Parts: sequence; C-alpha cells; structure tokens
Amino acid sequence: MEKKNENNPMANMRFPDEIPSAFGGGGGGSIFDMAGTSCEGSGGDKWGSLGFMDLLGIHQDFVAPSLFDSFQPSILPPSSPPLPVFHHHDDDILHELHTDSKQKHLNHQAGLLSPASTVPESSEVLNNPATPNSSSISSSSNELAANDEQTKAGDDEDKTKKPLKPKKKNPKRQREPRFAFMTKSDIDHLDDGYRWRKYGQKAVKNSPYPRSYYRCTMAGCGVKKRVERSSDDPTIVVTTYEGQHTHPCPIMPRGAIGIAPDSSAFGAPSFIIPQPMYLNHQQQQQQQQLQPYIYNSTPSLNITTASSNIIHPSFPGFLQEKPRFSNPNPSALSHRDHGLLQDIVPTPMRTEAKEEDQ
DNA sequence: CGACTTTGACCCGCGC
DNA sequence: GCGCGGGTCAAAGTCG
Repeated sequence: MEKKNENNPMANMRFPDEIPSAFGGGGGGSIFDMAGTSCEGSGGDKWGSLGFMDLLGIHQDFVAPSLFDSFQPSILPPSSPPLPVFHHHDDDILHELHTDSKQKHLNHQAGLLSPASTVPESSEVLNNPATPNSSSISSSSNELAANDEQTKAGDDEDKTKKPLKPKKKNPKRQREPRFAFMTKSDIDHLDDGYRWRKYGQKAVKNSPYPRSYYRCTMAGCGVKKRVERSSDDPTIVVTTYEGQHTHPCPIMPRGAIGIAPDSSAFGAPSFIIPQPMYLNHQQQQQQQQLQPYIYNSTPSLNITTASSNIIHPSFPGFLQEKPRFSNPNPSALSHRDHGLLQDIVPTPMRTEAKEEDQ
C-alpha cells in the first residue's frame, strides 16, 4: 500500500468539479475556505498559533456559528454565509447527524450537508462546528480521554477472546462532546495545526467512501477526529472532532496569535484573534469564481450572535494537508467582523434539512 | 529506528 | 438473543 498522502484512499481522490448539490436543497451554505490557514501557517506562516480545536474550545453554547462565521470572512468572499450544522453534545450530534439509528450516517450526511452549496471544489468549510461544552470538556474530555486510555490499559480481564486486544469495557462509555462540520475539499484530512495519527478506517455503510479515524498524537491528549466524505457530494468532507486538546497547537507560527492554551484547553472562551487569513492569488481568484456558486444571501458575514459577543471573529483555520498559499486578502478582512448570523442557518434550517432528508 | 498508515479482527451498543 | 454497524485495537508494513 502506499503511504503518506495516500494513506487515505480518498486523499488523492479527485472529484469532478460539478457538484451535485445534493445536500439540501436548501440552499446554500456557508463555505469556508480552509486552504490557507492554520497554526502551521505554511506558506504564509502567520496564522494564529492555535488550531481549530483551540477555537473549538469555547463554550458550545456560543459557538460555532459565530466562530466559523467570523472565520469565514477571512477566507471567503463576503457572499458566502455559513452553514451552521453544529451540535452541542455528542448526543446532539448523533441525533442531528443520525436521525435514525439504523440510518445513522445516511441521515447524518444528509443532515449535515443539507444546506450545502454548489461550490466548486477546493476546500471550504460548509458548516460550522459546534464547540464542545467547555465545562464538560474541561473535566470530561481530557480526563475522559485519560481515563479511557487508562481503562483500556487496565481492563484486560474483560476480554478473553483475544489476548491481543484487551479492550476496555467502560460501564457506560461516555463520549466527549463532539461537533461536526463540513468542508469542501478534495483533501480528506485537513491540517488544523495539530498532529494526528490515523488509527482506523471503516467502510461507511451506503457510502463508497470510507471513514477515517484520527487521534491526536500528543501524549495525554485524547482528542479524536473522524473524517469521512459525503456520499452525496464527494467534494464535501465531514469532519467530526471529539474532545479538546490538552495542549496548545504544536505548530506555533512565528508572530502567531491565538487562543491561550489554558483557556482553550478548558473551554474558557478567551480568544485572541489571529491574524486574518490570506489567500494567495490563486485562491483569491478561486474565491471570486466561487462566489457565484456560493450561497449568496447576504453580503457579509455575521458574527454577531449571542456567541459572537464572546467569541472573536477569528479563526485559526485549517490547512490543507498540502501547504497552500497565503496572500493578504483585504476584502476578506473587511468582512471578518460582519457576520450573517441570520444566515447562519439556525435551527429552523437544520430542521428543514433534516426533514428533507427524511 | 521512530513515526505513521493499513487492515483485519474485536468490542460494544442498539434495534429487531 | 442475534445481527448489524460504528468504533477501536494492534500487528504488520511503509516511509523518511
């Protein structure tokens, strides 16, 4: 088998530019271009020090929408509203993503993607993640993760079948808060600045695309991430994060600004706005081209939600596995602070999407 | 040699 | 209770 970058069958996969726009009819969605940003700041190297997860560290209740919203402007043209499909809790995610137990990820994908937009390929966040509940996370995520590991290590007795795999057997397996978001990208594993190790891959029912499981390689950090491609729209990658990083972004860009590790780690919603994300020329052009396809309900982004009060309109952003570009994008900046909360596709929309799926 | 991916098997929860 | 499917483990293999 091949290695790196080919790790994931889909990693190298290229999908047609034409997007089925199967999701949702609803309407467009927010699209974030993840291309040029991240802790790593490759190319541009000026990004926030903390990664995506750090941002996520904010309280769930606030969240994502605003977060991403704010994020979006920096990378996307003003006319692309976000697609908030975020969840507060694991359960929420599961419920929203999977309405029916059996058709879990069918609906899951459909639900998430519902408001998808017909945007040309490239990587763009289609929806906003829900930030895990910081309070629960601080005590549950990390600790749970730790416990998880410990438990696993110590629970050999539970399993007798195969000595090789003394899996743990938690009384009540508690999952850490999770949130999912979609990205439009031909790359499955988006680089958010953290280091991930793939620990599994499973075929997804009713989907030709497998789901990959990643775990933060940082010792003691139990953050996991699930990446799968939408069967409806292969250009869309659904990423689900679980838990919170107990450490700052490993990749600290020079002059980086970011969220204080402490706060992020424990959910304190204190953000330091990283510098705006820039798109290189190519990206800018791409963005411009994308505009027409992007859900264009409002001219600017809206970050002013209940959450926006707390959350700053900034987002470290993601990096494509492959370094992208970074060019100053004034226009993007100018929109950073303007959100489209109203466009953020609140509950109603999501509901709608779900209904559609059903 | 360490870090990482691949992959088959196993565990577990849930619905029937 | 059984089967299904999601999630995880860990040996083996690959790469730098």
